[in-house]
Amino acid sequence: MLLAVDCIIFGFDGQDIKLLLIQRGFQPRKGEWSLVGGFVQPDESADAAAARILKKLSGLDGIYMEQLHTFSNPDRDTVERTVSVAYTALIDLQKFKQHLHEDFHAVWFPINQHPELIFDHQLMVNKAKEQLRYKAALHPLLLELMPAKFTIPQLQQLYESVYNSEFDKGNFSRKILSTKLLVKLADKDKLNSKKGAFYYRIDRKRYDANKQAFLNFVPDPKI
Amino acid sequence: MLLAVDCIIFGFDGQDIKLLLIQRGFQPRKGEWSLVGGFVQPDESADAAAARILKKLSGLDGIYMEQLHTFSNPDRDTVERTVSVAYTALIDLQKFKQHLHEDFHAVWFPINQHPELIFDHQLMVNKAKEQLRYKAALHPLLLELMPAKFTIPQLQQLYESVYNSEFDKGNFSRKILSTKLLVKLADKDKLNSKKGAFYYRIDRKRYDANKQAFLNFVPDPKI
DNA sequence: CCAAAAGTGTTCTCTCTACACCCATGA
DNA sequence: TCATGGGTGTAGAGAGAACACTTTTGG
Repeated sequence: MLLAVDCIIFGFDGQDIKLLLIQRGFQPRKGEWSLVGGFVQPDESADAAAARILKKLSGLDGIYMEQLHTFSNPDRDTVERTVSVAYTALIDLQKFKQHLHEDFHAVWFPINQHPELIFDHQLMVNKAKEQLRYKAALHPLLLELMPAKFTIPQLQQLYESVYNSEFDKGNFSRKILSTKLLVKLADKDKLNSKKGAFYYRIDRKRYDANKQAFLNFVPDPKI
Repeated sequence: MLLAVDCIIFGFDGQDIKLLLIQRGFQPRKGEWSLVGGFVQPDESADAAAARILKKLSGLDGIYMEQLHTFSNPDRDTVERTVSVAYTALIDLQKFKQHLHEDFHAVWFPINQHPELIFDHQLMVNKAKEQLRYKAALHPLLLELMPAKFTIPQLQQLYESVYNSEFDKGNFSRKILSTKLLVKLADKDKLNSKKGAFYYRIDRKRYDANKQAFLNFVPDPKI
C-alpha cells in the first residue's frame, strides 16, 4: 500500500480564484494534469510530505496547509493501491507569483476552467471548494487570499466569486469593517473608479487572534 | 506501510456522554485500552474498514460515521509505520446498549474519566471533542444523541455538558423549538420535577432536510 | 457637468438576552 | 400550601437587509 498526498492550492490574483495544477512528470499518465502531489516517505508525516512536495514542484515554501480529507477508494489509482491525504491552502498570488518559473511545471488555472484531472482529483477539488465556502461563511479566512494592500470592493468581488452571488456594497463594507480586522491606509486605488477606494491591510495581530471567531459573513438567501 | 482506522464513538445515555473503548486483543500492548480500530484490507476503502471493524468489535451496525482526520506521524505506532484514518460517530446509547454483550470487549466510559489510551489515541479523542463542539454550535447534530423520546431539559443538559456552561432554560427551549425539528408528544416525564416536562421526538423528515442548516446554538459568552 | 463607483444614513424587522413571572403538582 | 422545576412574557439591545442618498473625480 502506498501513501500519497495531494495539495489543492487556491490563489487569488485580485480578479479570479485560481487553482494550482501540474503536468505529471512521470508514468503512468505522464503529461496529464493533476494536483500537486507525491508519495509520503517512510520517515515523514503526511503534513511534512505535503510541504516538501509543494515546495519541490511549485517553489511555494512556508504555505500554511490544512488537511482536507483522506481518499482511500481501493481503485482510485489504476496502477497500485494508493491512499491519498488531501491538503488545502489559500494564498495571495501576487506575493508568490514570481516563484513559478519554468523550472516548475506548475500552472495556475481559473477555478472553473481548468483541464481534466487524473484519478479522483476532481473529487478532491470539489470537496475543497465546498469546504472553502463553508469555512469562509464563518471565519474571515478569505482575507488570507488578499494582497498586502487591497480595497473593500476588491474583497467583495472575492466573496461574490466564492459564493456566486451579489452582496450589497454598503452592508458588506460595514460588516467587514465591524470586525476591526482591517487597517485603513492613506492612499486610494483609482483603477476601478474615479472617486477611488481606500486601501486597507490586515491587522495581523487581531487577525491571528480572531481567525477562529465566528463571523457569519454570508447574507441570508433572498427568497 | 500499514493503513489503519480508529473510531471515536460518542454515546449519550440521558445523563452523561460516553466514549466507546476496547481492550486490545492482540500484541503489542495487549490488554491495554484503545479506540475501536483495526487494519484496512487491500480491497476495501477506509470508510468500509471503519464500518466493518466497528461492527466486529462492538456489534454496532449501520452507524453513520464521518472522517475526522488522518494521523500519520512516523513514530505514532511503536512497532511498524502505521497511518490511521480516524472516524467519529454520535449515537443514542439506549438504542444500542443491548448489543454490547460480553461477546465484545467494548465498554462505554464517561468521556472525562476513562483509562489511559495507547499510541496517540488521546490526541484523536481530543480532536473529536473539539470538532463536536464546533459542529454542534452550528448544526442540530446533538439531537442524534437523544433517545427516541426526550424532554427539552434533558437536551439542555446534553448541551451544557458538551459546552461546559449553563444556558438560560427559557431561551434554550425557545431556540430549540424555533427550529421546528421537534414534535411534542402527549405525555410527560415526571422523574425530574413535579410539574413534569413534555416529551418530544425528532421530526425525522425535517431533521434530515435541515441538518446542514446553520443554527447558532451556543450563546455568546457572558463577559 | 455628468456618469459611475465609493461610501454613509436611515428605517424596519428580526433575533438574542436577561430576567420576571406564571404553572402544575407531589409531598 | 409550598417548594420545585417547567415553561411563558417581555423589554431593551443589537444585527441584518434594503435602499435612498451623498461624495469624489476623470472625462
